[in-house]
Amino acid sequence: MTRVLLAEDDIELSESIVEILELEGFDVTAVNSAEDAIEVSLHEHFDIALLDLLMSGMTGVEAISNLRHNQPFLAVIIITAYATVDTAVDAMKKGADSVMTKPFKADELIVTVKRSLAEKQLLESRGDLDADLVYSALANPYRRKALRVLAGQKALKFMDLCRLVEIDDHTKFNFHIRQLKKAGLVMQNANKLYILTNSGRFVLTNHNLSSD
Amino acid sequence: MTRVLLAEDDIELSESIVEILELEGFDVTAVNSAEDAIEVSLHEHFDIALLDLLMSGMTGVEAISNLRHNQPFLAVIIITAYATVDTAVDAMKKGADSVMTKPFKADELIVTVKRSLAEKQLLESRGDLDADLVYSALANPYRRKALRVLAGQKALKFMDLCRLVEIDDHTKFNFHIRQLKKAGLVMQNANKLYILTNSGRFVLTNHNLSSD
DNA sequence: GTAAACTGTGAACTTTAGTTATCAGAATTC
DNA sequence: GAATTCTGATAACTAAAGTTCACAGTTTAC
Repeated sequence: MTRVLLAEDDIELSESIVEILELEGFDVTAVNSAEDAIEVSLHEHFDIALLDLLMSGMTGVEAISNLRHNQPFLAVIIITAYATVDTAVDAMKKGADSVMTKPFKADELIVTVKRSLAEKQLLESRGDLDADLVYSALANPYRRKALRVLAGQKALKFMDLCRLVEIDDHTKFNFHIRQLKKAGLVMQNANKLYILTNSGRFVLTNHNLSSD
Repeated sequence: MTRVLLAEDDIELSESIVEILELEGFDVTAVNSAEDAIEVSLHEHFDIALLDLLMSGMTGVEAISNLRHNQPFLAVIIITAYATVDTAVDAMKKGADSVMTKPFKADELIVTVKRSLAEKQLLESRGDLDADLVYSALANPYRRKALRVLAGQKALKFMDLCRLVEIDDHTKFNFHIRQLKKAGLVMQNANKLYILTNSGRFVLTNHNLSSD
């Protein structure tokens, strides 16, 4: 069951959020300060946290890094009545996944929570990807370069890709592209041209490959 | 010199921004569409891009991933007259580093640009990380687990960490932790306890290590 | 103070990654 | 249709990663 941590010092709003989310099948733990949220997160696992921005004591945004300390994959939504573009930008910079303005409708809340979870899910569930293979595939500069080249073009012939990666020995390059295929980052289309897989594209954009 | 790419289709505003930034010593290239910005970024290097959200054709936000494609460390600021919390959140999710609402004063612009550059600098200074070493360090499940464990706790003794990673042979574990140290992801504090380096924490949160 | 557990080092070994060379069928070119 | 380039398999080799073992100084427990 998906576990939600709610930190909100407005009792009425808190109760109403709990009700909405429990009806949707979430398991909600409600506290009324950022400090309590951090305390609870030391002992229990949560999938997502809803934090009010302004509470007595620490703000929701200040709590984010503490919470992530214990639970790196925690999704975080900041709730606030006084949201401006600046506060929203600041919250996102500090690690929030989304910002909601009070008051909101039940639907909005549910959609936002589910979307944030889905986005985390996407990251967390490498799906068909084997992390060992992916990282060891990325551990070689030729292969990172090949991925970057493929991301730029759409589809390339073996020899063209080889030349763009600047490997003179094509059989050596053949070895590396096979590693990439084995890791599921690269495949060949119907015409035998090399293209990135969806996983490959995902890894590339997500890992922010440095350009060596 | 710091190079700025400006994409803004309001000629007057564009000229005024160019003037403000050039007075501050920036080297500004102005275009009037997202498409042109992408085109220019293929051939020239920029440190930061200021993109209007709404232009004829592609939006500024849509252009972000294309721009980053060529220049992974590009800082991006989105400019818009119609910013709501939702559009700001969306822009940040899609990779913007900041969002500014029109109209803005010269001071605001300069502060925002300089701050965004400073924050990127911080990331880019992770240039002390050797990508080969980092990826090959991450290519082993024991080592990923050690990183995750260290992210959860603050500091651990050798044997405690070893047990948490569930390696029975401590000399084997010793080998792996040395790999992590060599990659700059882990270090020992004054009391010889093992902790994540800043780079290690950065890699961990940024790569969103799958939980095997 | 002594036994036990902790925190390593270094060498020998096994396994995997990466390179190079040779060859061969398929597709293109002329 | 002959020559040439493209694409790839295979084997033999070298380099690097990972494991295991033997040992030793340090700290902690009793």
